[in-house]
Amino acid sequence: MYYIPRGPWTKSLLSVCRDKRSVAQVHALMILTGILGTGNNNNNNNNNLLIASYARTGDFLSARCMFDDFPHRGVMTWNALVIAYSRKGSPDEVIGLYRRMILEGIKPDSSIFTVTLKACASLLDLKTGEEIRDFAIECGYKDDVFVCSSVLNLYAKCGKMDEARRVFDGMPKKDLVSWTTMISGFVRIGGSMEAVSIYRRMQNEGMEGDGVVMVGLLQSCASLGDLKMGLSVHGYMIRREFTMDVVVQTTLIDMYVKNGLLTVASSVFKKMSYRNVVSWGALMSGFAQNGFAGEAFELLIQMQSDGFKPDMASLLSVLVACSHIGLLKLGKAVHGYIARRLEFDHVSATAMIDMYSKCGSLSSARSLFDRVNTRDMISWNAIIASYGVHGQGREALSIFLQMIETNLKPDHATFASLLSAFSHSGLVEEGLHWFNLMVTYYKIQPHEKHYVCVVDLLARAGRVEEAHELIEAMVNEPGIAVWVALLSGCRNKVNIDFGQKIANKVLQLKPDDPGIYALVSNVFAAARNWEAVASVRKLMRNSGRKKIPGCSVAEVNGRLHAFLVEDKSHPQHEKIVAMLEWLDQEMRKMGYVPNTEFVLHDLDEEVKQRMLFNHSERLAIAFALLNTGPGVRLLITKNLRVCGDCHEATKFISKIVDREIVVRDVKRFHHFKDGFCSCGDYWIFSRKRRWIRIEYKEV
DNA sequence: GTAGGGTTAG
Repeated sequence: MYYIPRGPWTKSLLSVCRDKRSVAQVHALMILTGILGTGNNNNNNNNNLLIASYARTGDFLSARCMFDDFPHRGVMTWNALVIAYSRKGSPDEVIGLYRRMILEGIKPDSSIFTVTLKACASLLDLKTGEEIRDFAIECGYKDDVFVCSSVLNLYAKCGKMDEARRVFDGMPKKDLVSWTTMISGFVRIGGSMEAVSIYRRMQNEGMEGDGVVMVGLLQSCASLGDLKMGLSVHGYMIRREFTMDVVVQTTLIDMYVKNGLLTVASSVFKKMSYRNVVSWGALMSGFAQNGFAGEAFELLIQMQSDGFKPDMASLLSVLVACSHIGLLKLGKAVHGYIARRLEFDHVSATAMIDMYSKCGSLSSARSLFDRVNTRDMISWNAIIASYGVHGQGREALSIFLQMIETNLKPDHATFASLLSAFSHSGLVEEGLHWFNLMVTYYKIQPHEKHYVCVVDLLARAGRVEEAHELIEAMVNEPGIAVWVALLSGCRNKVNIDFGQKIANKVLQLKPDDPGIYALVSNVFAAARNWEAVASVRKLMRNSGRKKIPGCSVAEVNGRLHAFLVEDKSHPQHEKIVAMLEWLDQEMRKMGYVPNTEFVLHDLDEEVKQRMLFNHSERLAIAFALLNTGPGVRLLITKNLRVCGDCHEATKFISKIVDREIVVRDVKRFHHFKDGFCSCGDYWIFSRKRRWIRIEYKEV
């Protein structure tokens, strides 16, 4: 005996079914009560409901079976299935069903067109999309807001914003979604200015933005680096008591991150009542990108104790952080985790190539690169840059040539890496040759960074006049970086007067960077112009900027040990000093003479020598020697450029202790072995990098 | 219609 309910019970019952089993139970009940399958209008609707319910609960097999067996398929039946496939994210199925539907002579309605156009957009299939758009117009949906918005979205996703604008301007009626589609579309192709101007138009027409619009605006502020506008958008939302959902808040965090306000980003993050992996990831990438590796690692730990599993994006930020401080052990662990638990793609491979290279393991970087099948330009750029910082300019060039063979077109970043590789290896002719081709053949307008490389290359080869001529020939006003490159080239060459002239030029441009003051001061010191040295020091004090203290980190057994200049805080300090004294004696026997030219101050010779002795890289090397077995390769990372005297000393040390010593300074690697350095003594002056802010601590 | 991720000079 069954109790047969009266009234339209199927709809309400099916709508509460959350899984396919309960749908099947209701289905059974419908068969038993005999309300299914006779073909009148009401039953049609029941069938549609069932198909939709099966599809909604993920039972596409049953939905499809019912659909195929159902003799009276109407637009509603097609709708049920097509919308379900669209929700599932199967654009191919959506388009396939659309085509079948046309073949069976059914006229699609507005929602079918909308959903199918969306499918084309997600496949970036412009051709099919336009064909569907044409048919929609034929069916009389030319001015339908939903259809038009979908067409806008299709063009926006395909990056055709000119087309989108044409459609948009022709729309007789615009709703919030169409405005938003335009804003997001422009953001997507990097047209933040246009996005903002569309928003202004929207405001003028009396339309209020919602959360999605705010997201578009905040993204524009992020990519334009327009903090002022970002703050005003944030203020607007607060004034309007806007309910900020997790997406809006996360975008807000990203906006602050991209504008360098990590503290504000953190405080927005802390106030969030609901967070997800993306919000964690946004903040973590902020710290990683800005060189706050320790904070990024802390977030990784916190997010896990909050019950979130790090996903690909957050792990890539972790890799960036590892690259920054040279933490190979964690980088390897992340590599393993990604390989085991997540999909290994060319994006993560690129991050790992960069990580291995920056952690001193060029060979691992290369073998990873060789194993990646789908390489895009960024992967190539990463490996070229790797060879560059390791001082292997010829290998960088040979990889670059291979890249060209694959018909990938090098971009400005490729050339930045390539030219820098030449400059680290002193390949002057190659540098000039490719710089030339970059402009004439590849039609890439040289940026300042490219000039910096070439100027640096010429200046360090002693061709200062040519470098100077190149600067004079620049179309845009040369920035301070170019002059600094010229100046650092003059630093260890003979041209003292010229150097001082450039030093004064640099001072005129009011550097805001203590490293540059140090360089300028060095140039005057080399000329024994102590008066100028004193005035530079005064300028530096007045600018309120302090010289960043040198800090070196040694990796020993996967732990990082950091040393500041003149650091006496390490528990093994006495042993370290004893080691340095022993090394000093051995070095002197071999002919080492301390070169106090690299000490800025006008002091007694003996004091200067003592100061060299306490440079952070020496402390780190001595510590690493004390705590590793014979033959183990040392890896030292330094926050500034390696000092010229330490560079000399390290060559001796590598010979005395018969070890390979790898030193990563702020911009490149030095591989010391058998008394030689891979950089061919092409060491360079560089500027700050944000660094782990520590006294002494194990990371 | 909406959020975080890989390369780039000194």
